[in-house]
Amino acid sequence: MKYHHGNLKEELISSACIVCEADGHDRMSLRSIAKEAKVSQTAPYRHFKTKESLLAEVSSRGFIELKEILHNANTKKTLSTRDKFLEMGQAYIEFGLSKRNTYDLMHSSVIDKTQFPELLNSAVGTFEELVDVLAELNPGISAKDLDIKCIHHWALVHGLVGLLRNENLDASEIDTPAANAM
Amino acid sequence: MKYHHGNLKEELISSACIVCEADGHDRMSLRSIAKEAKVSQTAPYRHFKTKESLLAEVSSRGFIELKEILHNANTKKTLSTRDKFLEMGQAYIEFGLSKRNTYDLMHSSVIDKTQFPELLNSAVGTFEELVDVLAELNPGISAKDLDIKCIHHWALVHGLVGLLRNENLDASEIDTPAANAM
DNA sequence: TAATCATGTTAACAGTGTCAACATAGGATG
DNA sequence: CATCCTATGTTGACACTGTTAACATGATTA
Repeated sequence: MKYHHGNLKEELISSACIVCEADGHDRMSLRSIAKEAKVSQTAPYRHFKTKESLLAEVSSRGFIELKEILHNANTKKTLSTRDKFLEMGQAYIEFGLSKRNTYDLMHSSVIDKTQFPELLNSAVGTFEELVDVLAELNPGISAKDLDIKCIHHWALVHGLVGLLRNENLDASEIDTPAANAM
Repeated sequence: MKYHHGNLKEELISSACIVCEADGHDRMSLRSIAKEAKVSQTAPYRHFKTKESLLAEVSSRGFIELKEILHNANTKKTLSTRDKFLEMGQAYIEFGLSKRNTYDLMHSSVIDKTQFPELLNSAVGTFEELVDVLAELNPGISAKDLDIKCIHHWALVHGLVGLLRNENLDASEIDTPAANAM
């Protein structure tokens, strides 16, 4: 049994990702994930200044994963630009429904994004995936109007995720109108 | 000094509303608001089964207040239906920006709305305020398409609130495009 | 080899939600 | 009016939390 773990930071993060998605970020304790890593309850403080900063890391990884998912949808070669865009919307919603607790953390107010530049970066990066398609779909649009359009569509899928959870709607029911709103 | 408070439940709720908006729901402790009411730390348990259920009450009042605000915007007699609708959007955004922490609680995942029917009712009631205008604005629309439209617009303002906080955008900048998206 | 420094541990603190056991008072019932 | 019941309060305790300070260990480097 060696005194130094060797890879503790990474293990804590990935463990936190799992626990967070399983139990929800508000039920996750630093101590429990320290125990899971077979390490004392204060060991995490060598790698994270506070619990919030570990959660920020988890959130950041969520955004990175979501960005990849969106990017994959946006690079399906056989599809038209418009269909790629719709695919992205679908992918976003699927992420919001399947990675529910992580998604909640990403949109939670417990983490002040302005205090975690890396997290802010990941979030912005994800958003830019959307900017890219919409720019392609609306050639010649002004930067400002493009921003508005992005906000509009991002807000829409975000709203859909929220409602698809609570009401027992079928995602396919609202596919078409959502597309038409474009 | 009388043993029984007389109006504790109500005082706890309104105190919780204030503390929640001032500090954020995650920094609010049952004990502190009990102390503020000059009552022992376990007294709240005579009125609320759990802390979550007190927060549910706070959230519920938030929705009720928001509903009233929207309703006021929707009953400005001098305005056209369309202008009333725009006024509602503006009012929603103002609420989201000014009652920031309460707004966050209302959209937080720490409260499971399905476990608090009263809260669910308030939330649905608020949403229906939006349904009403949009129905008036789109005569003959099918119930389903109306639902979609509502989700769409609700999601939009919700998204705007989120972005107006983080970026230093001016709300007036996005007024017009938002209106055009209708 | 010796010193430094990142990374672990243990012990402790103040704070949390919550429960069980007990106290009180005010209204209902005889 | 006297008595009991019940709603509402209190005290004390438990297990848990995030976090800090003080100390231990072992790898890197001078």
